[in-house]
Amino acid sequence: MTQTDERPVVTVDVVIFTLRQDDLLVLLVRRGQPPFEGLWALPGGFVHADETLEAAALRELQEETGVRDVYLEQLYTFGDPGRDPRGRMISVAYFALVPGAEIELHSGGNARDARWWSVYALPELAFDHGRIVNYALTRLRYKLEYTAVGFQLLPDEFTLSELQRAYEVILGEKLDKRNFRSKLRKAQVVEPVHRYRESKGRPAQLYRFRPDAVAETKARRLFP
Amino acid sequence: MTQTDERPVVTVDVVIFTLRQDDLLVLLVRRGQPPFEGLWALPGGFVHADETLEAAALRELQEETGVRDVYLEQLYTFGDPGRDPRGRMISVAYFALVPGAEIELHSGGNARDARWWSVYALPELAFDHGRIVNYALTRLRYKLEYTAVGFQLLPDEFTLSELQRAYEVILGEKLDKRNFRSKLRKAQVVEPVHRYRESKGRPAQLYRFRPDAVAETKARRLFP
DNA sequence: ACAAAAGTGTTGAGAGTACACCCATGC
DNA sequence: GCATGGGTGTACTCTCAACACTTTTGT
Repeated sequence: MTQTDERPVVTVDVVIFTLRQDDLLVLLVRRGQPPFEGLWALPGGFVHADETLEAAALRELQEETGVRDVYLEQLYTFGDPGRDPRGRMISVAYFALVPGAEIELHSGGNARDARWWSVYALPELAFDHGRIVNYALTRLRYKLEYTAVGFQLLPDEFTLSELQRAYEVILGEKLDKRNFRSKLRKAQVVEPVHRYRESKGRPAQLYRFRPDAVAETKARRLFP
Repeated sequence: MTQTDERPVVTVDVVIFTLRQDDLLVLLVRRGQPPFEGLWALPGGFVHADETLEAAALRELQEETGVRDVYLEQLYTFGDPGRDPRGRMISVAYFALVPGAEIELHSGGNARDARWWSVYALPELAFDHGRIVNYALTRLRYKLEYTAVGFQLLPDEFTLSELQRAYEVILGEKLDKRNFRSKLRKAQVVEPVHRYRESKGRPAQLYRFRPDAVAETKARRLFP
């Protein structure tokens, strides 16, 4: 009940993932002021007095991308002293998955740049944001293994090849087409919609995610 | 860069688990002041200006139990406005696992009560601490399934029956002895130490955790 | 001898993994 | 007719889950 004056500043930072052209992208904004002026950083800002942490993260997300109704999950809270040279800053990090459709970026009130970067070719990041992005990527890959969270990165309708490519891009490895499809069938997480996507070659059946599908797989237990 | 005056207060709260007599226990302290005077709450307190969040959690843990070198993991950050009637409070929750040995509790400077409670028979808790304990229990059960974290709750040497009972208490279900042991053998996470525990019936071989053992099992992927 | 807890294997079912060819369309 | 991507099944291995009796000690 002491130290009324040593209150740290609390912010939210959001790692926003999307897919585009067989690549996994993260949204970064270029800082217009010191410290780290000119470097790229995660979108984020202060938590308002009357909003929940999640609401603050959603607000940041919407200010940058305009999207609503996206997958958003609290990631971790970073609060080492010295992570911001201006003073004690505690950042509650979230990660968000937005569908791969073309999102037009809102450049924000203070006219800063915002653009997508491949997670596999990031620039130098301000603060400890590089560490935050790495942690978010680890968590995304991990969740992908036992939940159906990957669908959050795809549009409402998609082909099985698109879905498989999404998984391959995120996991960074090749998957077998027949095994992928047979597992999908068994899990009953997608259903065909009676339309086709035409491109080169044979047209592909379009599918959608079944919202009533069980979204979690049990982990294999270390002990029975 | 505005609202210098609206800074929330940041605290850490620690859910400290231990095992005793075939029960899973949580450490709670009785509040001596309003709000929620007389109710039980998680041990916790302010984050000092120069310490990391984890250091603050370790400090609280040590003040209450005297233990060091325990398993500690950040759980989640709770920050809804209104979770504390005194004002905006943001709590970074941690959970800790301490071995089941007899820990003598330090009653703390302000002479408040501290005692262990069964997670299966908790009293009414102050603030949103009931929710935090539930979340910690979910996480503990979950981690138990794919890591070797359960050993953190046992003394250095233990019998296989004790280990199995620990798992049963935490998971809230019976396990098959032969399957449990054969999976342990395959995972190579324990090794016998050449001593026995004598009690009623046949003496039991004592084991210890192998520190070089791989502590994680892969989750079964939803997709191949 | 008996009570109490420790210790020990096998079998059937389901899931994971590796692997190669035909199909429908546009040009 | 050929290039392009879409679509399909089988065999082997490994893990999971169910299940009951013998061993060692103290009294």
